[in-house]
Amino acid sequence: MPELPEVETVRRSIAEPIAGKTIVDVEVRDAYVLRGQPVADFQSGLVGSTLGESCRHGKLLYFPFADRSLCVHLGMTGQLTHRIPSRTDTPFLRHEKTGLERTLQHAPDKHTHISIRLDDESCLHYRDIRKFGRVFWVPESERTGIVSRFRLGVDPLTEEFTPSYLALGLRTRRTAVKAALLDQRFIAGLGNIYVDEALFIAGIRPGRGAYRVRGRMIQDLHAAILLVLRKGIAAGGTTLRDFVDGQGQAGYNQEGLLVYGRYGESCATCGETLKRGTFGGRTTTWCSVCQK
DNA sequence: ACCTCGACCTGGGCGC
DNA sequence: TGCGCCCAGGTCGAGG
Repeated sequence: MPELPEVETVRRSIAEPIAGKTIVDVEVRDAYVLRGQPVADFQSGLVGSTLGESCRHGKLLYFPFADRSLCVHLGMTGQLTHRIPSRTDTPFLRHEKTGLERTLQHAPDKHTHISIRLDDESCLHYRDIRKFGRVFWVPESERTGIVSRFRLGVDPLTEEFTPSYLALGLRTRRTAVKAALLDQRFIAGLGNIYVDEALFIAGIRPGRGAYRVRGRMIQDLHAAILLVLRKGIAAGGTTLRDFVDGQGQAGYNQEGLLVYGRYGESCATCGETLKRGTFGGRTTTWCSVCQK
């Protein structure tokens, strides 16, 4: 779930409430999400630090301090929410028709692995059902340091993401264009949903060799990537099951998806039945008529 | 160096 | 109602 638009949605929803707050306590219920980092180091490294800017590069959310950064990667089911004690807790509720979970803030449960208490009594909770996500601090405090530590490619919402950058990266790859776009060292932030959507809008088959995407297709793909990401952010992210923003709200971008998850349904453009296959190890949906 | 595949973890949905 | 099986948005390391 959490691809660039979802992570950006989380960032925006918590940035203001936590800015200027100082961490007074860090509770780690399940050290698995720290991936080997000693719990005591994690706690002592954070307590006393004051949160400033909330940053994002690709799918990575990070909070820089003077000489280090708190990093959060949501994996598949991670949720970072800001809980205010004076507000009433509600359980996770499933919408009857859409099946989507939402909550207006909830107390920590068995999936809430880390709680970071701030000096205004509010709390940042990291909750992650499948535990593919990670939370930890690193010694870098600037974007360049973070980007090189995690070997992240350009963030597509920065000016570094140009048609020529896209062209150069695709030209040198022998894999399917779908797999190339999922490579975070090339472009940081795209995942299975937004890649399928962008390739559909650009009219390019996911199985096409990356090096065979050229000329006009580059311009179309570049524009399509920006379009789907911006649309996703404007819709508050795509909630297929677990995604909520920092305030517990589900997104609604799933309502506007053109191909992802619509295998067997008809193409919105031409009516052809959408196909399904595997590229880059991921389930992929496309229209064999509209995508060449 | 590049690429593919399985592993990591839990829960939901479906068929029997 | 219950069990087994398959599937899921992301990454990482092993091995070809």
